[in-house]
Amino acid sequence: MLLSKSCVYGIRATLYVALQTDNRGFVPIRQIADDLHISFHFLTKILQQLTLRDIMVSFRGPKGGIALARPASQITLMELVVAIDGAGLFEQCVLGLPDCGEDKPCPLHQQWSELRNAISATFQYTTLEELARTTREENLRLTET
Amino acid sequence: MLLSKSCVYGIRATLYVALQTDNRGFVPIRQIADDLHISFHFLTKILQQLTLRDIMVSFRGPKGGIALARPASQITLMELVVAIDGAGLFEQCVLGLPDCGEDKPCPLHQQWSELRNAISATFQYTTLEELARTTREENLRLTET
DNA sequence: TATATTTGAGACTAAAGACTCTTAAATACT
DNA sequence: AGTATTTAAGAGTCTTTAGTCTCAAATATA
Repeated sequence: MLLSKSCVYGIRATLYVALQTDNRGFVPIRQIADDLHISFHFLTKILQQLTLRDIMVSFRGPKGGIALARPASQITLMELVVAIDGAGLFEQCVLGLPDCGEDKPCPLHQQWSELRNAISATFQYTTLEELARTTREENLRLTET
Repeated sequence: MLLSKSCVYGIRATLYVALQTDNRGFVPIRQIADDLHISFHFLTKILQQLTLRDIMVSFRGPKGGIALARPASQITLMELVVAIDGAGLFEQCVLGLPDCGEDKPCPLHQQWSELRNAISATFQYTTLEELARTTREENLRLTET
């Protein structure tokens, strides 16, 4: 699969937070987990990776939860993916060969590097704000059903 | 990762076979495994999946081995990937949501479906023959070193 | 201060992916 | 016929990913 499950959960949860209109406060992880049908403890761990990377901030205790560390317009999809899955998708050789590049390419390098650039560009260009906006405007789903 | 290790091994091994100039005979899996530094038994299993799908043919006994079931020009990268990893990469929602499509899209559908189409097109368009040709012409590698 | 609520940290379990090993079946060669 | 060679099949192991559970730390509120 392109993205790990952790990464998908992280993206969905972050988008969920970005969608909260009453952005005064922190969203409890329990609420996110319940609404998105994700294991609470598992999601907690994933979101910790995002707070460690200063993509989100957390707050303990009653009225606690997590929130975006920055405006949604300044958080890119790529940042989320890199924080959870690492930069492999955007950098690595599709055949996993080390030092694959222009000077030492693998047989698939030409084809894959173009696709990889396209993926990188889209993930870098797409912000949480844009995702939240279309999700709200078109009333899109974040869950299975 | 985009492709599983099995899939990468399968692609490299198939390309190795396509590169054999003396195409009269079957290439022993042992030879492929040794040359490409892949576990012999593991590779055997992977190649079995390709013979099951009529992408390759096998032959037991001395002088045995495997060979392409068709001309390299008629074997696409997509076929190899689908045979080993399934069609998920070319069909599935990037967030793993069921029934994600034009009428029931996920928040990332627009972005991902374009990329997915580009990936599909490239993998469908790229044949073993083309890979073998550039590999031969530019003397490209199939191993780590 | 006591209590309920919420994240943090770490150990633990389950499932999937990535190998490993052994034995059987087919085939060529002497 | 007998033997060596090679793929087929399947059980078994190791590693990574995914998910669960328990307890500690922080914080709001009564």
